[in-house]
Amino acid sequence: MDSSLAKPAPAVRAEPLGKREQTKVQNRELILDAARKVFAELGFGATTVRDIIRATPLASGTFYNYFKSKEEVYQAIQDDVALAIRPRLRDLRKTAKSVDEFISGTFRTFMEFIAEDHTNVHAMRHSVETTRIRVDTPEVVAGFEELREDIEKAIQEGLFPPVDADYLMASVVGVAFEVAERMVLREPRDPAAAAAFATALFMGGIRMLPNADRPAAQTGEA
Amino acid sequence: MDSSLAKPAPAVRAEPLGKREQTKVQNRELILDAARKVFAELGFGATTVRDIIRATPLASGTFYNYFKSKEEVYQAIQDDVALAIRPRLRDLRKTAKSVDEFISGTFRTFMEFIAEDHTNVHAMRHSVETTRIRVDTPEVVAGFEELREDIEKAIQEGLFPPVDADYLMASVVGVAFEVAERMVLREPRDPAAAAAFATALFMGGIRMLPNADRPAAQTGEA
DNA sequence: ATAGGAAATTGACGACCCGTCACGGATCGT
DNA sequence: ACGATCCGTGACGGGTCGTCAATTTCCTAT
Repeated sequence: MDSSLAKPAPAVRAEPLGKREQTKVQNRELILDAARKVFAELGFGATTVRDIIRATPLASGTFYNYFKSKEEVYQAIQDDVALAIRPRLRDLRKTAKSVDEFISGTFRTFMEFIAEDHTNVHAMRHSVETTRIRVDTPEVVAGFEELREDIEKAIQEGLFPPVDADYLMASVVGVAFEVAERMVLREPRDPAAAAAFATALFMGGIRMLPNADRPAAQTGEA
Repeated sequence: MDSSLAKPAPAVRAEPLGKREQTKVQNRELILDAARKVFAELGFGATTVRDIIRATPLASGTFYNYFKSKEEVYQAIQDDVALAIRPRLRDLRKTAKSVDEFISGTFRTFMEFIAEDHTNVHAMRHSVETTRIRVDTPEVVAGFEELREDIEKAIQEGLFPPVDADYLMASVVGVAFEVAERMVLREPRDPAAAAAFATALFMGGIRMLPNADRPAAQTGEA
């Protein structure tokens, strides 16, 4: 239950930056931090640009020096997430020696990341809103295509059978997001179990799925 | 209330509605039609309530006699879709005699519906917007839970192994939506192939997936 | 060290959207 | 035919949007 604010720590190396560049970076982070907070509080739909700048010491006009709209802010936040998880996934799949390693590694990495970093995901899925949102930024889309390329490469190497890589990628993405969403609602949160489920499904279909020990994991909503 | 007599009762489809109720229904449909058009044109995010009423002969105040917000209009539209597809899915699964029938029927019905009725789905996913939206109305959620209940029932009847019904439902939903989205982008549109892919995945995992004959399925020409 | 210039911040502004509500015309029951 | 009721209407106060001229802050060349 770490409720501590995740301070992104903008690479505090030496600071040969001029004051200009410095406050530029600082203001951008100021806006992003405020946006993360407000999005989580009000949900994306109800949030206005004014709400965000009101949560900073800046003036309204300054916002537009950094972003064109609240959509762009949201994209920047999502890009940060994508940039954080993509290297992990890529490295993992690069060293995969079998289909099982490839698939299970992908799901496990993804589920663990979501389980830890639920702050960013929380903004994505706000309980107040019935309308869910998913932003496919260039960075996120690149992550998807990276997956498809890795699948195609695996096919060429004979690791995978020659399946429809596009549909398979879509299936992985769909299961990953949808199952992850249910996972974070359960108590205790168990990314390993969620990953195991998804992996079994892809490795052997329904028949290979692990049995559900518990009678009902979580039916009614609290 | 029956009109004792002397009520002309126009033979048109047994509509003994008063003028009041009649225009009420008419106005509602007027707004919904306009909304479908505008959503498809501008995307959900960019659409305003004013845009919708401007596309009708009504005044702005009238809108709020029928809906509270554009979100509510969108929900009504989605509910119509859910109400159209749910009976199909339910009937199908009720008569399923095996896991294969259950799963393949679900995917085939869903894919065919999406392939036909892409107008409503088109509003859901507008190319102009990078931010995708999915509204889980009570009606849509009910459809999901219906699926979960059917899975649980199938488990009790010994049709399915005792898997985690919640995660399995989530997986079906995730694959269905994500693959369907790719399907409508391909030319020619082939719901049967998409359903076959998804079914094979669930029945036997990756190893059972049909081989991809074509190297690149999409973007032939045009 | 300082002056001139570039860059960034500020907040006010016109345009627009939101949801409400008093008004008045259309429709209902009798 | 006649009140009572319903409901469409459009203007209104409050708020947001994106812009921009004025001003402050920082940089650089002398």
